[in-house]
This record gives sequence, structure tokens and C-alpha cells, in this order.
Amino acid sequence: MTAPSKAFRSRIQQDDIYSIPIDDFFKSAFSVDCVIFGYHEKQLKVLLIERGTEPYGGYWALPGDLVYPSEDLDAAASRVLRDLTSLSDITTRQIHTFGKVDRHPLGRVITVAYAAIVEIQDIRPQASSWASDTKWHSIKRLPKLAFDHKEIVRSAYDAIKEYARYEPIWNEVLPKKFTLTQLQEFYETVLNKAFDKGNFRKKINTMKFVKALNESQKNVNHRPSALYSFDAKAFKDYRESDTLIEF
Amino acid sequence: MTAPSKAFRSRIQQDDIYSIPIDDFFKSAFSVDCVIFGYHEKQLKVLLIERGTEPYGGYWALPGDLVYPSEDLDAAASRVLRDLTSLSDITTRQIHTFGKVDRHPLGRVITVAYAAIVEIQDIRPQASSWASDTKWHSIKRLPKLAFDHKEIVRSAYDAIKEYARYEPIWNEVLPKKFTLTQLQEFYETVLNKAFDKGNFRKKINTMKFVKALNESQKNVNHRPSALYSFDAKAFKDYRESDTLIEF
DNA sequence: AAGACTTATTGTATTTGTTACAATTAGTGT
DNA sequence: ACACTAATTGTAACAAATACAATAAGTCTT
Repeated sequence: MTAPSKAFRSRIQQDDIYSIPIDDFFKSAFSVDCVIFGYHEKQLKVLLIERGTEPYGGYWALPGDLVYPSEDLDAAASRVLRDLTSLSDITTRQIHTFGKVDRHPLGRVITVAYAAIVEIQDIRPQASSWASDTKWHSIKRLPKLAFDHKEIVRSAYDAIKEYARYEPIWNEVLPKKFTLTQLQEFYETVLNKAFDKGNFRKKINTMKFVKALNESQKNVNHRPSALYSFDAKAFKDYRESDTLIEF
Repeated sequence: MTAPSKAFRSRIQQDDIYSIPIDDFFKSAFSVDCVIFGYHEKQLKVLLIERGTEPYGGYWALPGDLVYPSEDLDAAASRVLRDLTSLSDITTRQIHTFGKVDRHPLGRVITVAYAAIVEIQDIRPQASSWASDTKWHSIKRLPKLAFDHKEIVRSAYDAIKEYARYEPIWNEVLPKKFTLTQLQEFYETVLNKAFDKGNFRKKINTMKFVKALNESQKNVNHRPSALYSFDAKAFKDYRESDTLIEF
């Protein structure tokens, strides 16, 4: 990517009523920040890195960094996450863009927030590049965060609660074969809300894409639960139908 | 706003594994694009401008432009809309950010899309700055648009349908005193879906913030309808309760 | 092997919401 | 007074949500 073309420059210089020099438009940058929620045994956490560089050196922050000039935004989210935490293969969704003028102390940087939810035991984040540490923090008690990252986490949490209502986001989190109790605990934790056991499974039974297997738990000291799995094909059919089930 | 500080530059130069010169990060810019939906008599339209400048000169496009270096994103959406269409006092919501590397032919520009819905008769857009014309286009038959604006319109339309389900966005569109038929027509148009008359009003009756007035229509050649209005206080109470009504 | 224990699973009665459609009402226009 | 138009109310069938209770299927203890 080269400097802005002449046509671009001249348009702005010609027409901008405030006569801001063209170069000032190109002194801004954009970043991505990843809000990785981690679920494990009824606990919801968020993955933070310790910043090993200024500004906010030593602070906990979301994994995030500037986007390369010739890098798509979505790709940047994956790359930045990998650079700082060594995590790959995590699919994130765009949540919101934060652009307050003074949100970055060293220049104009707007940031696009991305979010995902994973099972904590499935991944092993490792600090790299300028991250000096990584750690899962309970969503309920966050430390002081760098930049406006607290606001970003809050916004991402609201968004993921919304997604959870109509997307099977548990599919990325629960084991391939899971019990309805595990599924219920997941919903209860993410939505921070209790459900009646009997009614919960009645609702799940209306979802054809949660398929009962002919298997049950082993080695539990109580009645073993039937196992279920996500049926991708049935889910596709469901999505193409017009009946939407929500929580 | 000045050039990026030394600390900022040095961090990147030091740590970036690909050794991209710092200046390249600052050759990008960001813009906002406004998707203004207009409603009038069961018609849903979108406000486009004719571009009087390159690139895409002569094309229809969303009102949008670069964000000033010291301007908040949300403020930029208002300002850009005013600059190009002379419209003020339109509150927009952020929808999504589009950042494909090649989406702008003359440089790296990511754009943050904002949307709103208004009553077409309430406003009078007038082309100014580099916009050579403005026009309401039916949402159903859009011309070829500049950049990736077709995709942005589609995304904003999806978003506004979602908002319509749980936010009283009709409050910005319908007259202060309106009939339930008008309200139903609004929902039917926006959601592109028909409702049963009797059932629709039963649902509305459960919404305490749609308040029946002791007034009715005048000068209609049929039974006059009762008039209703939005009750802001009741809506506030409703929002603070936990029962959400949706369409 | 019987009974205790724990969680899974099914059932049921009540209430609440959805749907489709019919009947009635209150105006204007002839 | 009667036709016309759209507003408004009613109703019966059906579906979904809710609160609980009852039963089932394992392991564990004695």
C-alpha cells in the first residue's frame, strides 16, 4: 500500500471546508482488539494480556494491535490474537468500533472489537511479542484495564449474550458429546440466569439440531445422563426455515 | 492532533516482526457512511447522494466521508451527513465496520457504517459539498452503488429489522399522535411481513408505553380510529423491568 | 442384596400467548 | 335509512411457558 493517491489528496484539499491538510487524515491508524471469553465449569472469564510496552505498560489489556496496511480487518483479528497469545483457529465476530478521539494517549487510533467464546481447557494461551503475560480473568472482577478496554469488554459481553439467544455458540465450547445439564449450565452461566430443569429440556427438545445419541455417561455416581450432539445438517435446515427459537 | 508520538513509533518499529515502516501504518484513513432509511406511506427508501467527485464520480452512494483527525466517530457521522445532505438532528446508530483492503480504490480506508430511520416528509435533504444530488431510492430497487455500499445498505437493513423487533424506532417516524393502523403498516413495511389486525392490536395493548389518548381521527370517510402516543416514562419503566416484548 | 443417595427424566395442571377468523361498531356518503 | 369503509372486539383452537411433582437409573453404603 502506498501513500494516498493524488486524486484522493486533491479531492480533499479542494473541498474540505476546514482546510485540514491532507496529511493529517493519514496520521491516524486502526487497531483490532479481541475479547476472548473462556468458559469452564460454570465460570465465564476473559483472556487478558499484560502489556510489556508503553503506553499502559504493566496494565492488563485485551489482546489487540494495529492493523497492517494491507491486511483485512477480520484477518487482522486472527493475526493479532496469534501474535500476542499464540492462539490460532479461533473464529471471532466483529462487535463494535470504538473511536473516541482521546482513547489512545499517543495518537488517533480507532479500534474494531472482535469477540469469541471458547472452552478454557481447549486452548493454552502463551504470551509472545510485546505481551509479557496472559491470564484468564473472571468476568465479575476485572482489574483496571488499559485504554477503554473495560468498556469494550462490557460491550462484547452484551453482544455475546445476545448471540447466545439465537446462535448455538455452545457448539464451540462444549465437548462433542454433552449432556443437557452441561448445556443448561452453559446457558445459565453466560446469560447469568437460572432455568427450570424440566422446562429447559422441553425447549431443547424442540430444537432438532440438538440430537440425542444412543449413549450415556459412564462412571458417574448417580444416574447417568444421555449424551447429545450438535447436528450441523439439521441446524442448516433449521436456519433455512422460518421458525426461530430463542432463549 | 499531531503526528504519532515517538514512543508510539518506536514501539512498532522495535517489535513488528514484519518490519513495516511506521509511516505505513499512518497512511490509512477512516470514514463514516450513513444509511438513512426513509419511511412514508408503506414505502421504505434509502437516501443516496450522487457523487460529484472521483472516485466513482456520478455514481449513487451513501453519504459518507473521511473522519477528521480530532473528531469522534459518532460526531463524524452527524457532521458528514450534514455536510453532504444539509440534514441535522438525525441520531444514527453504529452498525458495522467494513475494512476490506481493496474496498477503496485510492487508498486504505475503513469505514464505519451508521444508520437511522426517519419520516421522509419530515426532512428535506439538499446536496452540498461534493454531493451533486440527493435522492430517496426504494430499498427494493437500488442502482449500482459506489464502493461496497450495496453491502453496507444490506447490512444496515438487516440491523434495522433487528432493532425494530425490540426498540420503538417508529417513535422517530410516526406523528406524535398515530393510529394503530399506522403503527401496523410501519411494522409491516420495515419487517416486510403481514400481521393480523386483531392480533396486532392485542400485542400492542400489552405494551404499556403505547398510550391510548382520548381522541380520534377527524375527517376520514369511515369509522375514525383512536389515537395513540408514545409514553416515554412508561417506556423507561418497561426497560427497567425484565419483561421484553418482541416482534 | 437392600436401601440410601444423587442426578436424570418424564409428567401434569395452570397460566399465558398465538393464531385464524368472525362479529360488531362508528363514522361518512348517497 | 341504507350502503360503505375501516376500527374494534370477541372467541375458539392451539401452542408455549411455568411451577412443581413423580419416577427412573445409576452408584455407594452397609
